[in-house]
Amino acid sequence: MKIVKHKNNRGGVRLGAGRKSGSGLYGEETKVIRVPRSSLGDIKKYLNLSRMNNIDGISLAYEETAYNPLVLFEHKVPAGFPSPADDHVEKRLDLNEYLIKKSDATFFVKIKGDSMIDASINDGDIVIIDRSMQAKIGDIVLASVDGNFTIKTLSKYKLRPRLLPANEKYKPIEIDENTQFELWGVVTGAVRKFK
Amino acid sequence: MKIVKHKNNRGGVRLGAGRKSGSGLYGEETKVIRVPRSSLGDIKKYLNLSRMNNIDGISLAYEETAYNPLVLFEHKVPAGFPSPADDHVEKRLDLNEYLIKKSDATFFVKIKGDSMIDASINDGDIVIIDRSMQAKIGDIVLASVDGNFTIKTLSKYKLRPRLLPANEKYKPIEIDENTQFELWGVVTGAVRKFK
DNA sequence: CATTTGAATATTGTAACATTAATCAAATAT
DNA sequence: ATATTTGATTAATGTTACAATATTCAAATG
Repeated sequence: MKIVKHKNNRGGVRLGAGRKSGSGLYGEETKVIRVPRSSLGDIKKYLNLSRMNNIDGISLAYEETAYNPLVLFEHKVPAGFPSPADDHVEKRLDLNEYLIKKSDATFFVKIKGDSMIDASINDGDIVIIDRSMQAKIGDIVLASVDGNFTIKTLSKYKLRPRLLPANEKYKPIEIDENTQFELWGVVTGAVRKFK
Repeated sequence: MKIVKHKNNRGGVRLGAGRKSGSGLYGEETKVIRVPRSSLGDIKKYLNLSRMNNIDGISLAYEETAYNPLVLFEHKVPAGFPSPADDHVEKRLDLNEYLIKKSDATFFVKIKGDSMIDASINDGDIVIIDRSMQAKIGDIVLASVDGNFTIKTLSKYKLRPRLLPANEKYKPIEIDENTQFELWGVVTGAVRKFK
């Protein structure tokens, strides 16, 4: 039997050492919840699947829209609806008109993943993008960075563009001369379908 | 000042006293698990639905409601930009068509406040409401309760309707025979404008 | 006989904890 | 000079602990 004596003179303070935030299974903050036992299997299956498919923020894109505005509502406030003059009850609304300014410069992208969840843009939502609009600091934009499409808030850092995720758990993307970077347009709105 | 002395001579051993096993929310054993933050909403919605199913025996197709993690797409965003020739790319999108089924039964309500913030419906959003649609358990509905309009998730408890807010800091609204209650329609979608 | 009261016990959300995993840079080995 | 080993450091993860709440019981009270 050999007794090895460790001198313990390696190591010491290592500034910046330690596991990096966001390096876990889900790449984001987690939370503890209590669930019924019978649902455990389903939930774990769900988590596995969504984890495997959570690759990038965007999965499906779409080109030019055929913009053909229709007048949809003449007067369809339900009978007996109190305070029809109330400003929170819309009587007429054309969604194309409301959400699209320049139809021939507008296209749509279906969102996948949670990177914009803090801006209330969720998985499955369709965002509306205006390609003609001049992007300003603070706008939510669609950009491609090194070949990947992403939707982020545009900001600036030392004269260079920088892309901020809405979800704080993701890190900002810095753009330098070695980064392929292209702005595709400004996100002007979002829609979501429940049923 | 009056000092009241309690004799504390009631109670004592009560054999068989105490809450009964299985009397909880789910009627079964529970377990604590850790889940990513972005999945919390889906999981809770799923649990609500299955719980309501237990109470009522109503069977819901999970695939169609909360338990729909796999609205997945076959590929990531292609290297160029999407071509209309791509089979998976929708070629036309009319927002009215996409979000509205029955135009003459549909109206809009602009949301004020944060009671639905967990469902990603925020202040200033416009929700789309179909009045002709039969509301099912789990649907988000517009209802009036004692004269006030509210948007909540419809559920059922002991054969009575119950309205669940998406935001946990609000309490469920129970409906009994003394409550004025009317269902105005089913919320089928929501839109939001950034610019 | 109905109501009040304190004891008893399950539920439930959250905090705390221990273990694991990832990361860094100095020390050591090749 | 370069690669590997090592201990320090810190986040992630699953589980347990805990405090607050809810429910139920039966004796005491009215």
